[in-house]
Amino acid sequence: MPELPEVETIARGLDQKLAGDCIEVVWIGSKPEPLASPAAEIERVLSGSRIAGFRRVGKHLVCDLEAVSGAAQWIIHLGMTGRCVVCSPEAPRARHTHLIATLASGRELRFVDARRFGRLLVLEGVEFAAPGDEPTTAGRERFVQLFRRRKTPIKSALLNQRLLAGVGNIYADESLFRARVRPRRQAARLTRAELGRLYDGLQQVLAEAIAAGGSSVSDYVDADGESGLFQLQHKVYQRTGEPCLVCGASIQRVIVAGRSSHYCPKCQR
DNA sequence: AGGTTGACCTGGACGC
DNA sequence: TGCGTCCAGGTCAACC
Repeated sequence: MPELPEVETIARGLDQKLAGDCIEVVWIGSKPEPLASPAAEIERVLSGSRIAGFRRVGKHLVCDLEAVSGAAQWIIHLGMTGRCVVCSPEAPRARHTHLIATLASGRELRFVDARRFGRLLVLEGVEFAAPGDEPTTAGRERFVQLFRRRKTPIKSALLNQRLLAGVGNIYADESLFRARVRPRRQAARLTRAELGRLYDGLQQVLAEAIAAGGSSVSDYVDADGESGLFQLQHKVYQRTGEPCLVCGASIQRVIVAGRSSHYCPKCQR
């Protein structure tokens, strides 16, 4: 589900709600997929920890902890359908709840994930680092440098988290529309001007989406259970067959890198 | 080594 | 009602 703007929105919400609270008891479900660290290790690190805060790194949520044994981090990747829910202990347990942290404030933080593509892990003594650059802070020159030699379609390169960490299918399509570049174009064949437009388009679309609280395409909700609004501003994503908002041409859908890719055949070249 | 493809999961929408 | 098919915001192992 969540790309950079959605994870940023969730991180801000969780930080506001939970910073300073303490984790008392941890319950972990029986499904192994969401656990990138052993269940016993997650339980040991989280139990008794004080939550210093939440922030976003790439598409990961990072919860900084003051654990019993010292500084630690709880890393949450939401995959496609992962959700972090803050609720009262009386709230009915949703299907696919994989972890419940009971908090000193009397609330619970629950991790719910139907498809189980999400991942939970804990780190002690090492700072979590995303493999790629932050799209919001990488400069224009760095951006150009990352893509200029790639033989892969620009859409694939944008989705490659080892280059930029945080761009997913929605914002790849939306930024390519703003840059007027088709998703199948080979990255190395983009002109400097096109890469520049892509950089600007990506900065704009990410900033606007964060301001709108992210995009809710099916089930994304923020830490308060509220939907985002940016889906109302999508220019191409999931608008197959609808008229381009700039020129009126019919929005096309093709598969690139195994993912649906939406573009305007007239505006994008 | 870089690039491409399918597998991993569940559930919702749609057609018959 | 029910069954089959396709689709979904993400990654990663296994191939070329």
